[in-house]
Amino acid sequence: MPNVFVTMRDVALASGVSTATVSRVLNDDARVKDETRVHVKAAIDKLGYKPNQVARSLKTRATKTVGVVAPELASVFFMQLSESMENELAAHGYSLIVCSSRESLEQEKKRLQLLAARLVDAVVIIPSSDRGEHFNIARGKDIPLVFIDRIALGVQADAVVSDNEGGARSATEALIADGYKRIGFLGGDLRVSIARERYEGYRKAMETAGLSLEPDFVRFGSLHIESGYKQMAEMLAKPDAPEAYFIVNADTHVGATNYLLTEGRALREKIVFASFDEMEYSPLLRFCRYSVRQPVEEMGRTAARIVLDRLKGIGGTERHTVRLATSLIRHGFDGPI
Amino acid sequence: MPNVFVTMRDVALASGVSTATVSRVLNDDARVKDETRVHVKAAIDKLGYKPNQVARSLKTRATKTVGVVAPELASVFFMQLSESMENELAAHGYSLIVCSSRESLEQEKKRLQLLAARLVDAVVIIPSSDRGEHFNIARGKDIPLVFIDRIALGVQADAVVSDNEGGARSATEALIADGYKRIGFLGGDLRVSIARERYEGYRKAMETAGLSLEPDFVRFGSLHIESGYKQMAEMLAKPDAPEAYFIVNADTHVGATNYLLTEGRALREKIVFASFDEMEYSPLLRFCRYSVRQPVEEMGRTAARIVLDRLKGIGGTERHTVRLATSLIRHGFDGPI
DNA sequence: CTGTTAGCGCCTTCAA
DNA sequence: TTGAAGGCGCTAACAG
Repeated sequence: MPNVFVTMRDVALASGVSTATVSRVLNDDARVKDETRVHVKAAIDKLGYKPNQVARSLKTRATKTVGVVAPELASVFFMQLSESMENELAAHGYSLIVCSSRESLEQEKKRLQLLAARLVDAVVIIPSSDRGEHFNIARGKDIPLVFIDRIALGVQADAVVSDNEGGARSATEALIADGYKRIGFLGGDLRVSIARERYEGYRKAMETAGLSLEPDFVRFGSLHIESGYKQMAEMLAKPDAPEAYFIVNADTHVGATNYLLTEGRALREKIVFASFDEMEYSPLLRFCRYSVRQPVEEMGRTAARIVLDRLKGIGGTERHTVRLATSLIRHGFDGPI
Repeated sequence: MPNVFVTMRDVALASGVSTATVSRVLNDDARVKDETRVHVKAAIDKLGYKPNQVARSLKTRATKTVGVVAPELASVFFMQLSESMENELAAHGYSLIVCSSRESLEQEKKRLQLLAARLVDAVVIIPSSDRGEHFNIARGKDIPLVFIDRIALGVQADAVVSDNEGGARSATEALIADGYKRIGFLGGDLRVSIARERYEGYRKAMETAGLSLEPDFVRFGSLHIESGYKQMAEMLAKPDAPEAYFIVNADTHVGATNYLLTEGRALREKIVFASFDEMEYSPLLRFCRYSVRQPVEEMGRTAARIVLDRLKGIGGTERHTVRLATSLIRHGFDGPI
C-alpha cells in the first residue's frame, strides 16, 4: 500500500541521489544514467512511494482532473456518459470531479467557480439551459470546455451532441410509414437545445409528409417523468386524441406510459409511442414501438478525446461540434402485450 | 469571473497588508480588525480573487474532496447515491471524485491508490466483492472509509446498507400470502453481500412458511441484465416451473422480463415477480407485482454525513453499520396488463 | 491585531 | 549526468 507520508526526499536519501534526480526518474527524463534509474526505482518500490499529486499540481499547474457538470447526476444518460468518459480519461491518469447544477443557472455558476478554484484542467458540461456566458470560467486561464448532449450559446466551446433532429425525424417518419396521419408530440422546454432540435425533427417529418400539427396535441414540458404524465393526461382529456405520439425523451416516456397504465386505461388500447432514448427497459414498455438510440458511449468517448487533444494542444483555435448519428430501434414482440 | 492568476500576494499588495492577514480574513480568523477586514474583502472582490485550492491543500493536507468508487458508474442506483451525496457534501465545500472499478479487484486497487495520491479526505465505496484487505489505503494516514450498499470484509469501516434480508423476506412473504407455494429465486453471486443477504431473506421466508426450496428453481447469476435473461430461460426450460419468483435486483428483473416478452411467451401468462429495487419504471414492467424500495436518497445522505462527522473527528474509534429499512411496494393496475 | 518566516512536496532552471 | 536552490500559493507558528 502506498504511504502518503513517504516523500521524494525519503527516496532520494534511500537511494543516495538528490530529489531532482528522483523527479527526473519519475518523469521519465532521458538524461538519467540507467544505473541510477534502477537504484531509484528500487527505492521507490521498497518505500512504496507515490508522488503527491497535490504538490505536483501546485508546481505544474495541471491537476490531471476534469470537471463534469450536469443538471442532474441521477440520470441514466449522464451516468453512461460518465462511465465512458472515466474509461477514457482514467487511462491517461485523469480523474473526474462530478458536480450537479440541479438545473439551476445559479448553481451552475457556483460549481464552475469551484472547479476553477480547484484548477481542473478541463470542463465537460451538460448545460442547464442555452445560456452560456458564464462559462467563460476564468480570465487569464482558458481551459478547454466541451459541451456534451446540449449546447449553450454565448461562449466558444467544442461540443459533442446527437443528431437530435435527424433522430426525431426518422422516428416520426416511421410512425407515418406505419400509416398514422395524426401524431401527437410530447416535448420539452424549447430553450433546451435537445428539446428544440427534436421538435424540429418532428415538425419537419410532419411537414414533409403533408401532415399538419394540431396545437392541442403538441405540448412542451420539462423532460421529466411528471411532465410526461401530465402531458399525456392533458392530451387524452381532449376529445379525439391521436393514437400515435412522438416523445422527446426517456423520462417523459416513462411518465406517459405510467399515465396510460393507471388513469388512462380506457383510452390506451391503440396507443403507440416513438420515443427518444433507448433504455434497457424500453423494449419492455407497453406502448413503445420505436425508440431512438443515442450513441452514448461514443459521445462520452469523443468528449474525452477532445479534452485530451486540447490538453495536448491539438485541435487548433477553432471549435468543433461533433454531431453523432442516432439509430432507430423497432420494438414489438407480438402486438400489444 | 474569478481569475486564477490573482494571488493572495496581489490582494495583500492592493490592500496594504501582509498575506498572513489576507489568509486570516479568508479563514474567518477572529483577530482581525474590522476595518482591515473590510479593506481586504474589498480588494478581494475588486480583483476577483479566489483562493487556490491546490496550494491550500498542500499546506493543510486536506483537499476537500471525497473519492467515490463503484463497480459501475452507469447504474441507476449508484447515480442516485451520487446525487444525494453530492447534495450533502457540496454544501460543505466538498467535491466528489468518482471512479469505476469495473467490477475488478485489480482496478479497485488502482483507483484507491490514485485517490490516495490525490489526498482525498475520505472514500466512499461500493466494493466489487467481499474482499476488503486492500482498503487499508495508506499506511500512516488513515482516512475515513465508508462502505455503501455492500460490505466487504477484512477492514474496519463504517457502512450504510439496506436491510437486504428483511426486504427480501417481506417480498417473499407477500408472494406466499398471495397463495404461492412454489417460489423460484433469481439471484446473484453469493460472494457479494447484497446477493447473500437477499438470498437469506428469501430462504428464511420460505422456511418459516414451511415451504421447500427447489434446487432447479433457485439460481445464482451476476446481478446483470443478461444474467436475469439467462436464469429465467434456464428455469422455464425445466418442466413444471413455478409461477412466482423472487428477483434479486433491478437488472436481473429487466433481463427476466425481457426473456418472457421475447422467448418465453408461451409460458408467461401466469408469471408473477417480486423484485428488489423499485425503479421509476418498475410499475410499468409487466410481471412485477411487488418491488422492494431502498431508501437510496437517505443512504447517500447518511454516508455523506458519516464522512463529514468523521472528518470533524466525531464518532469515536468504533465503526458503525447503519442498516436502513426498505419498503415493499405493491403494483398492479388491473391484473395482468 | 499584524507582519515575518518557514515550509507543505514537487519541478526546473542553472551550474557543475 | 547530477545537484543545489528557488519558488508554485497558501497557512501557521512566532514575534512584535
